[in-house]
Amino acid sequence: MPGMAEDRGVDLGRELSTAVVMFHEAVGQHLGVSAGDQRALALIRGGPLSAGALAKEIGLTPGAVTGMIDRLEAAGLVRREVDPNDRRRILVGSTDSGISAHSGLFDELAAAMRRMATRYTPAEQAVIDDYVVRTVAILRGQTERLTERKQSGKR
Amino acid sequence: MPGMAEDRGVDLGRELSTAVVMFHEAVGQHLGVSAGDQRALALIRGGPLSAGALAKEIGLTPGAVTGMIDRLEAAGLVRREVDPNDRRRILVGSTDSGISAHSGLFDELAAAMRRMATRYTPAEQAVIDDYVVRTVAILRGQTERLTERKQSGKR
DNA sequence: GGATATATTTTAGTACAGTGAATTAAAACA
DNA sequence: TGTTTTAATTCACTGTACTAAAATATATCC
Repeated sequence: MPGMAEDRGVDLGRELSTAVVMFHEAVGQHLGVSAGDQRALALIRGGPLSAGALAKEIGLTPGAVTGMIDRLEAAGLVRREVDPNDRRRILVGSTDSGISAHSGLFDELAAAMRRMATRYTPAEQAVIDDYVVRTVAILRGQTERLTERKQSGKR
Repeated sequence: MPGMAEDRGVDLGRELSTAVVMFHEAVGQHLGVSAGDQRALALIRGGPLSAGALAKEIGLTPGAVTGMIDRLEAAGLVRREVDPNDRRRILVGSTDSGISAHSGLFDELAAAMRRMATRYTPAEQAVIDDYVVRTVAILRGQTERLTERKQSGKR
């Protein structure tokens, strides 16, 4: 039943999704980084990763990951370091300049988001936070569902 | 000042952004449609568009758009129709099966979102809706900012 | 310590989406 | 009606990211 009142949240969600994706693409173009590479960057942001771990995480062959790291390194966004515990491994981590280049683009957005947050009472902000946290959880679950379905379909 | 309490909204926003993008990518892979083509699909969803309008909107050459429509058409997601008013033009519109294929993937997500919405009182839902609407507006504005900056940088 | 296994890189080849220019068809204009 | 403009497609080419497999370097295991 499209158009029902309770679907307003869904439609809003779709709009939000589109807006997020378009912003993301704009950031990528601005940094000169492809959409695929950005996924890697997001992972690396969470902490240094070995090339192999990265390959596994994003579903590419080791050779492809080498090229990807090359690109990101050339752009000054990440840095290779030899793993002291296992010198075959490299650890890929964010560079300071990479973080700030990225953050720089987000600064205005972050400022606008903070400004907006002041519109709400603490209680309202708590509701919003709760909503966002739950939405993230749902999205992650649904992403996993799709990914798994696809993988099982492939084999 | 990273880590401050008022940045919680920003960090949550980043997580939400990543989750949305990853979900979007999963949907694209599932439909066998590249990320770029999905932008076109989103535009077409809003109503039939001529090939030229599509080219202008997504910043590709007419030749590239022809190929893109070919791909989407081969996937059964869109349909070409000759514009009755100007027979040089074609209008690209969503197919029923394209809509349902797409919606199908979103159905579970939509259901989960609706289920989550029931957790909130009407007043809380109003706050959330307001938040989402404002966030979308901010994202669109920031996207435009980045896009313009990039274009001016290019010339 | 030497054989085997593992991590990354390198290399050669492939696939594909993009550009720019030529082509075809229809509309607009004078 | 004939010329010019506009819309989409086709064509030849290019750039780039990918895979698979070989090469290199280090770790692990008897």
